[in-house]
Amino acid sequence: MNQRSKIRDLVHPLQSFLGYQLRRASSFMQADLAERIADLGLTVVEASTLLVIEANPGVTQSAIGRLISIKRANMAPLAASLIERGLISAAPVDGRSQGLTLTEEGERTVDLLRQRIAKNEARLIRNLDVSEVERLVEQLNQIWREH
Amino acid sequence: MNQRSKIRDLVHPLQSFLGYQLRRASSFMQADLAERIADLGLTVVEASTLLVIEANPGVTQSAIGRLISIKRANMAPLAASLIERGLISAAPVDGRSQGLTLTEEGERTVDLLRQRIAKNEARLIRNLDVSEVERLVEQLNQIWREH
DNA sequence: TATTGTTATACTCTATAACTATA
DNA sequence: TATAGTTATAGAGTATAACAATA
Repeated sequence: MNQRSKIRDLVHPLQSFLGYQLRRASSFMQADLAERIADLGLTVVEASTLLVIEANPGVTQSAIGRLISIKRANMAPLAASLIERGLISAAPVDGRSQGLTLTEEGERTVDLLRQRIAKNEARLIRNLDVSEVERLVEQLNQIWREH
Repeated sequence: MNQRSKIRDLVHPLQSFLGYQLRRASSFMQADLAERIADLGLTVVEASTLLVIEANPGVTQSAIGRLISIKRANMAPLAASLIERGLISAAPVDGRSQGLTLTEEGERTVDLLRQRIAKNEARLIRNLDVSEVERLVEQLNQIWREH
């Protein structure tokens, strides 16, 4: 008896849970995207941060963290690493805050990044009816939006 | 200008990505469930493992890992911890495999666990139309099922 | 007083490599 | 040869606590 037949013989008690399906779908997406951007030297969280900075030039670390739920304590080394790699630059807005902006290299990286994300999204929805994707996004948003 | 108005002033470039919505919805669910079962001394992965063992008495570590995608190397300390806490017991099935089964205490814990998960699921879907939940589960399953 | 940025630290989950023992 | 179990180790992501400097 090989592995595959053993798996099929098992009962899978988690399949019907929405929480479990969310976890599996999310980690599948995360792994796929991580692989697609690995050659850019970026993690998923770093990539998300770059997109937020691009959309909001001059945004501070703290504001980014509030927008996409990254703790201040974790934003500090993340921003420092992006600065060190020349992808973003920091300009003082007052005595304690720094406005973050993409460098030219950062903008080039984001252009590549957007292409990789588009392929990631296409991969995710290739088994879904296109007309239902927008509703799916809205349903997922309703799950966590107000909290 | 306070924090909330600052957040509203920012552009959120990730909102329309299915991958991002999956990540946020999944991590919201995970955090909610983790909180609900913390008093049982269980993590989400430990809880998942207990449910698989309950549904498949005598299952081996490796088979559990294949079913819910946990690496053998990570199953070992996980199973050892559940045994040490008296929630499962191991009986040799051959010279190298051990069949895992819930102890009586493990069964009592799973009974409580099921109630907590039910509340977690109810929380997740409280903003959704009930008739659409089943389809949502199926759509999520389609995203990762074949890989 | 509240906020920004920072450092230190720890936990969860996941991943690979390497090893022993058994099928 | 392949599989089961184990150990060591590392990388992501996330969490809290505490601190200095500034608003």
